[in-house]
Amino acid sequence: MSTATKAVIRTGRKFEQVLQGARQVFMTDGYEGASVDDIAKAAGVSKATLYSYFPDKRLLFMEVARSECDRQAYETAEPTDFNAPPRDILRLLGRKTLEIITSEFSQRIFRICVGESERFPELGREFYQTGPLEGRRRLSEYLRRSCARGELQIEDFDLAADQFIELCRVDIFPRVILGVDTEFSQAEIDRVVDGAVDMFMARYGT
Amino acid sequence: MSTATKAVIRTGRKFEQVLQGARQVFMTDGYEGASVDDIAKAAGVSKATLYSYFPDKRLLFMEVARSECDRQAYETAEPTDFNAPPRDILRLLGRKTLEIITSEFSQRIFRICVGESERFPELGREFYQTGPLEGRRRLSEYLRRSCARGELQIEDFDLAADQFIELCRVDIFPRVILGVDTEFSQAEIDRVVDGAVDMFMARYGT
DNA sequence: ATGAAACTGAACCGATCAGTTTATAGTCGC
DNA sequence: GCGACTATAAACTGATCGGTTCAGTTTCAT
Repeated sequence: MSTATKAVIRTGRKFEQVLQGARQVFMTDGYEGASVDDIAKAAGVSKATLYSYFPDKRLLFMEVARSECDRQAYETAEPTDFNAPPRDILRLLGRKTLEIITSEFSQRIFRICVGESERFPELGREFYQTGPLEGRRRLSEYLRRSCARGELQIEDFDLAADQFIELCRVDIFPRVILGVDTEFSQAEIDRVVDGAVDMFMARYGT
Repeated sequence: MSTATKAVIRTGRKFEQVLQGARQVFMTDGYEGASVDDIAKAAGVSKATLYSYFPDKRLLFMEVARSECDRQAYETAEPTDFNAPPRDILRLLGRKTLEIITSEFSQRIFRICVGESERFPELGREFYQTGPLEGRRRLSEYLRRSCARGELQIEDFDLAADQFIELCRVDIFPRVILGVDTEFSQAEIDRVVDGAVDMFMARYGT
């Protein structure tokens, strides 16, 4: 998987070093903002070495961005006890969702994917699948089981899952992504999450 | 308001021309992507003239971006007959919301505000206020009146307004902003809007 | 120890870009 | 017609950046 890019990539001792430096610089400076010299410096590697591994800046960026998209899918996976009542589960998942949204890492990768989705169309797609779509898949799965248990009554599971996640981002997400605020009080979080749970249960509770 | 920036900006015959050219180029190419030469050409003006009006590229951009933020507030204002039943009103407002979100103009300005909110922190704030906050204010106002009429029962009007708007963006917004899709069938739109109205009424209906 | 492959550092190339300058020319009131 | 103002095209400056080249050094398997 990591060498999926048409065998462009040579082997060598410092390969991982280059990738690590690129990751760091790209994630903080974006594609245009990052200079290859900076990346080489951050990686502790000469520019010639860098260019012996990757044919150009574009491909280096894509390799980094794609691996970061994958990372978010794995990082956000977390085992949960699904035997509690739906209200409790949802409140938990809501808090977790907000944690992810407001995390430094998610903000950065989202910002980069939005910013570069015109220059790198596959990138937006990749992020959509490993992010929102994966989140929906997991929640949808839970909703299905909870419904089978008779705790909820849902017709369109994907819609319901998306709705809940969206409800958890109320006001917080725009503020984060537009740089208005970066941190939020527990009261703010509770207001949104509890509001989401109340609304969800009013609609789909039995 | 338009000359709020420390009186840096001169007046003159071609002032509006410059602004118009800058608007066009910045909105399609972003801040970094736009070259001053391109802007001067698009404005039909010499670079020297451009620089006689604006001291540098940054200020020119900020003037454009701020005026575009204001524009979105005015463009999205539209008189509506608020005497119909809430379900109908909400369905209408939901469709309108989706129209705005999927419009070329909103996408561009949102993308630019997100992308440049680190370089221009005031920009993110400005967009947040003329966009999400203004949308909330209007809907919240309606909800208040509708509640007074006994059609709805709401405790936190701002929260309820944000929730409804957020519900209307379900799945559509991420796909738009990540460049996964640009157009949506009426069926997709109806599914989301009707889902939002159903949920909202289940929670706040009397 | 040797030889090939990997790596270094620095110089270099061509291009782009923000911003300045200069020399020229149109346009106004008076 | 004259002087003050405004505009223009084009050349120029200084800096940055992506990418290349190359002479010399390090690493490492044999």
